[in-house]
Amino acid sequence: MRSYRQYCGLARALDIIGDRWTLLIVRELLIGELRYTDLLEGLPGIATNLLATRLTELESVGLITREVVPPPVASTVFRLTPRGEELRPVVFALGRWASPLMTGPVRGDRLRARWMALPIELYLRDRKPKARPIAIQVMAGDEPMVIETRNGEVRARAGVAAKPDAVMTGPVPLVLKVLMGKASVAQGRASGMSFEGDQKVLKRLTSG
Amino acid sequence: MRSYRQYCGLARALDIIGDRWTLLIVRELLIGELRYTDLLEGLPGIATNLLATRLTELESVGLITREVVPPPVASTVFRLTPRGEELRPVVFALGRWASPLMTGPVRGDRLRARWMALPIELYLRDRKPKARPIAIQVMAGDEPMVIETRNGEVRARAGVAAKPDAVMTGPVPLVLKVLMGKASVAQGRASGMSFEGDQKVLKRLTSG
DNA sequence: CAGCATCCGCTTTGATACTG
DNA sequence: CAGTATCAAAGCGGATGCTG
Repeated sequence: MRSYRQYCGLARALDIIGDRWTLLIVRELLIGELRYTDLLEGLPGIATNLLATRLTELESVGLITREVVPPPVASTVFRLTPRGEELRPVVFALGRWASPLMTGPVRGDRLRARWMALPIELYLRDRKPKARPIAIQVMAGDEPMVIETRNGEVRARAGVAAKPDAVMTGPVPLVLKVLMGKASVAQGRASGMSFEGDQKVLKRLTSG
Repeated sequence: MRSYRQYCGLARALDIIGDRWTLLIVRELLIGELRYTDLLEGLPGIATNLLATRLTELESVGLITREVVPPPVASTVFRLTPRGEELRPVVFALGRWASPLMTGPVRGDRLRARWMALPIELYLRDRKPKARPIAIQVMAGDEPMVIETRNGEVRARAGVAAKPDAVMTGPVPLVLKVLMGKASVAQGRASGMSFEGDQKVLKRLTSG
């Protein structure tokens, strides 16, 4: 955590979250609270000692908290503090800037279903915020995800919905393409995606 | 420029602009085009070989251009490409996040007048966009700066204005405090700032 | 002088093995 | 599960040298 020692907001920010892996840890925790091993799983490539170091640093600057759940669960849960949550616009700005580059995975790219959460919240909007809440179950990649609307907001989280209005199944990049409106459901189906349920719920989140 | 190899927008962005010093170089060029030695001056602490490396990398990924001005000027000018300019929201998001930390320089902090440009454009707004354009000359730190309005936008740049509506003189952090509305002109004066000219032009940019 | 390139010591990161 | 420990490799900072 070497400082630039510049009286400049950007430099100050980078002093805190500019180190390698730091913002990716924040990304994981923006999607939801996690345990140490979940973080390791969601950050393929990170060395375990480096994750431990980063978590200690992030805790010491007040961006995350570490809660030790007592037995019988016996586990540690990492969460963002409110100050850490305030990094959401930063992560979104970076994600939006990178979106032209997201044309498809290149050879060697790792992939996690949970990484769809941020683009979903960034690009989908509930066009009928007053209508009843909806849920779309996404079965793609290593982990089931749910897209839900709640008082006008679109949220994505890991897990399953009790009675989803639709279920999408297929490879992560393809499902993401359809969600982002870069491909229609019909095109998705032609490429190996399955969509069961009411297509209107998807339309409600995507179309202008 | 080691890649995270993750199919995720944030990771892709950090692959490109996540290296040390890279975003600070972008900051300098967001304020205005610069020569190599100007960049060195505006990035205290960077090693000259590292600057050269970063400039080559930034050019190769299409974020900056290098224009060699022929003799008798004989100089190289670095500029952001449109794609590089698109990083402005990213830099602003980071700056906004860091603003609670900008309470004052700490011991050892370097300071450049030009670094005021981004907070000025981030926090000031022209409340009377239809009125005649105004200019405030800021004499602080190592370099004169001008705050100008142009069709409703507030822009800050290095240089001098022909006939400024006001001239502010004093230490950079103090001038910045007054510009950000964290201190009044009267309080600024009491601390060693001078303000000559029409105080209404400042009011037009700051007050709600 | 502007714009680098080289060298060298130090710090950070990565890979893997190991532990309570 | 949640980390340490160890060591090699890469990156960075500072000084200095080169070239048109």
